[in-house]
Amino acid sequence: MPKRYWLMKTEPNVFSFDDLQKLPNKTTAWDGVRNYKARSFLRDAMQVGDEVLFYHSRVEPMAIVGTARVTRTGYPDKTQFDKQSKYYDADSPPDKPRWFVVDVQYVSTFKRPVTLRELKERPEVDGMMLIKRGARLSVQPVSAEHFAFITKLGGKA
DNA sequence: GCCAACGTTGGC
DNA sequence: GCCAACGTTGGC
Repeated sequence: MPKRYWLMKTEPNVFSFDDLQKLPNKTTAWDGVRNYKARSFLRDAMQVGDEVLFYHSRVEPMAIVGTARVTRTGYPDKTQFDKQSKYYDADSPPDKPRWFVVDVQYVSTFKRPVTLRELKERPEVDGMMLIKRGARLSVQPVSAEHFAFITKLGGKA
């Protein structure tokens, strides 16, 4: 299977790219996704080695700040069964979980963040899901071309 | 299965 | 903080 590329959104107030780097192995389970389209990507499509653009939303400036990679394919999101968690889902059957995670590991920080504002002015990324109005998916596919262009803009080492 | 009401996301 | 977009829910 050819490598795929993704973009994952996070609010840095909740979980930031810095937070990811501070974790053991710089790796986390990408939990809390509660959207069926995103769930299907996590469960069915993402493969070990796939590369991820890491995007900070709802912050000034909104920007892609670096890259990560998938290190474990989809498995059930344990927060859906944790009554203390804000992601608890009483309707998710334990024998047939509704929500999934993948593990994501830090790869590299861009020399400069690539802002949403800037991307909107770049014809090279026309059609990219992130820059469409109402592009709310927190896990979205990215074309190899867009991935290459954005990492180049960011000055990835 | 339709669709209005409602809730959430996330850019502005 | 506002509100457009859009996903989900639930009455019929």
